[in-house]
Amino acid sequence: MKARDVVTRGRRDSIAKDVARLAGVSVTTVSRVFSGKTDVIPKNTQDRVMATAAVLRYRPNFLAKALRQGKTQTIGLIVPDISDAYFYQIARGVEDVAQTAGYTVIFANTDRLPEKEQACVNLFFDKKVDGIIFAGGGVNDDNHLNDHAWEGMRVITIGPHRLPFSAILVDDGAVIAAATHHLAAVGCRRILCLAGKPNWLVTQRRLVGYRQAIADAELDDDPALIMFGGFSQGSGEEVTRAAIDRGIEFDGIVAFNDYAAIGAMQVLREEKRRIPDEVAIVGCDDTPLAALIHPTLTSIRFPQYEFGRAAAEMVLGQRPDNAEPLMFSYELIQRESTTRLG
Amino acid sequence: MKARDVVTRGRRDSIAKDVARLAGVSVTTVSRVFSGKTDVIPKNTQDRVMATAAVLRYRPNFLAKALRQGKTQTIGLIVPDISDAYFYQIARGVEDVAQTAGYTVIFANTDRLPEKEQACVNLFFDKKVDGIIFAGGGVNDDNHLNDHAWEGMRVITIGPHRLPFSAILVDDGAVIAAATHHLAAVGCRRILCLAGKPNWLVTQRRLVGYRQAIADAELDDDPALIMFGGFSQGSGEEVTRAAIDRGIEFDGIVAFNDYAAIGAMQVLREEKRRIPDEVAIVGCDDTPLAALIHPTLTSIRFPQYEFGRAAAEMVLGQRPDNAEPLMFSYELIQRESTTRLG
DNA sequence: TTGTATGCGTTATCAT
DNA sequence: ATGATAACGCATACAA
Repeated sequence: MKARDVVTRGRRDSIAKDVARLAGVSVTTVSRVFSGKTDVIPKNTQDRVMATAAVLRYRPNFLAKALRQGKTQTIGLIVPDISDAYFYQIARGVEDVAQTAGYTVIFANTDRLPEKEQACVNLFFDKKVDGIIFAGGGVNDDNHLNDHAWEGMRVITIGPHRLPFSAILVDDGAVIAAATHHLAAVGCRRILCLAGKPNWLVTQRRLVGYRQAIADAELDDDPALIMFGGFSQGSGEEVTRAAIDRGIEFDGIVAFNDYAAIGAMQVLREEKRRIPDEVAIVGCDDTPLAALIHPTLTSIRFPQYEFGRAAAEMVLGQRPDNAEPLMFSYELIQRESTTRLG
Repeated sequence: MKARDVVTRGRRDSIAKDVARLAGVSVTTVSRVFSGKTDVIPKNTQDRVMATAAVLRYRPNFLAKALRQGKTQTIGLIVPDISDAYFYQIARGVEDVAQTAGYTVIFANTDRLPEKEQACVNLFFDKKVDGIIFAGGGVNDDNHLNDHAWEGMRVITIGPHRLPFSAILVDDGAVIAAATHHLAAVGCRRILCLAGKPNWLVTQRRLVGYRQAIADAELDDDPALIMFGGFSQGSGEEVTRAAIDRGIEFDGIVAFNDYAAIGAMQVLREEKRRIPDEVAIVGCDDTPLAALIHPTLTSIRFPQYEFGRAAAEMVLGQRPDNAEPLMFSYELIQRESTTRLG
């Protein structure tokens, strides 16, 4: 059988009391040594405690400590989908900071479903996390979150939300305005907009930028050019196909996310429409895919990893979390999908 | 008196005692109702308790319960890097199962560094996780893990390890043998092998398959064709570049990971060597990139998401974890990088 | 400088 | 069918 089945005899972990007895001190002293309240304890007492603790392989019980202190050294991370490049980079940033600080990260996927969001928040509260990082923009109807009793919980949102918490943001309107202007600059007049779902806040904010740019650049302002959908490749395909089927004409595409852009590229390829000459296209997030797909995809880059780091630092109190949002910048990375030769 | 009984201005969470008093029962009864030990409790008592609990917004304290029962409803997930497609798919599988069961997943990135691996394991033990899922193969010198006192901890490994625990595996030798034979079938004679680091167990197992296939297919058996490196795109580039600089000739590449394969493709492009006509190439993991890069990359597909689900189910006891490893199958997905026309 | 006693909120044991 | 009470392992106020 397996090694762990063999030693069934009751070898429980040793506890502070054991160390105390063997070292000839009280549990209080052990506690003090392990809590770093070492300023009042003589060096040799410390050493004796640590030595016997090592012998007994003593490790303080986090649960007991947490129950007593009301702090779990745990950060809760809520993402729509850890498989999405935008979010796994955030996750990596959060965990790097947490690990360095001796904290632990619990994460959960919501698929942007209100039921799951609510369930995750409840679970994280029940588990007494020290802070929650809510990644991914919110939705219009966010009563499932607004009804929650948030007091006492430190929350950081990444992306637009209507919750009264510290936020990490980019200027979503400006982002899409920049992308749209870029398409205009390479000669596009009718720009198909692959937006997210209509009730997503990020969709609403970005649409403002799209419309603004359309007006500024005096491009065709046709409501039919705005297509609502999800942030998956499949959704991008579906929506692009629908636009074509409806006979909507377009010579450029701005997608609010790279996966949707890639779906669109797939359909254009099937339809034998040349990129970028017949249709130029720009995505968002600058996922690793953007630089590898053919043709390579122009995209807006955000520092997702830094979002994650910053959020974790705010939770840990290593960085001030002010009332005003922490704004990050963006960068348009031009690639083949918008580079028209001659 | 105890701040507990006084309603200090701060709205603390309500606890079992509050519910008990208001419902006119004892905490024991409240506990029983919330623990589902409802068979001895009359329906109307149950209802009364649940009703007052709802009024007080009572939620049982996980920490106290965990301290008492020694179970945290938490799964620890250890991955080399959550940003790697192989691992974020596993992570998604683990979390889906966990979330459904009301469990929580804590994760940590190790970058395959022994120090980090050890630190994570220690931290997870300290946090009293109910089980650890160790994803990503182990290394030769794994004393940092073998020295650990594992008794009482349920551990599932995904990928080759030398730890005495339930394992989820594919036949690594067969995988690479299949890839190598595929290259042979399209006409390759000198196959460059982009292996991982020499001390990785997965590297060793897969090299057996490579050598076997080389022998079986009577291909050039040149030790110089075996290049050791990491599983990143950068490493793939570096190693391929080195092979070319050393004047090593090859007409095929088998990479033990897609990222390395993509790095190789990058270098081949710079060197103007046509894929697949001059060099055919096959990767491993069938990451989303494989189907999108140009030319599309032949790769071996594993059911990573199912690895994650299965591992979580084993930890939760929903699936038997036998002494013998749980073997999963693989599938070679042929794409342009090995499809020679004519 | 060190120790004693109590509480954190729950579950389990033993009564009734 | 229900309750009183003792753990779970630690941190802290208060003593000494």
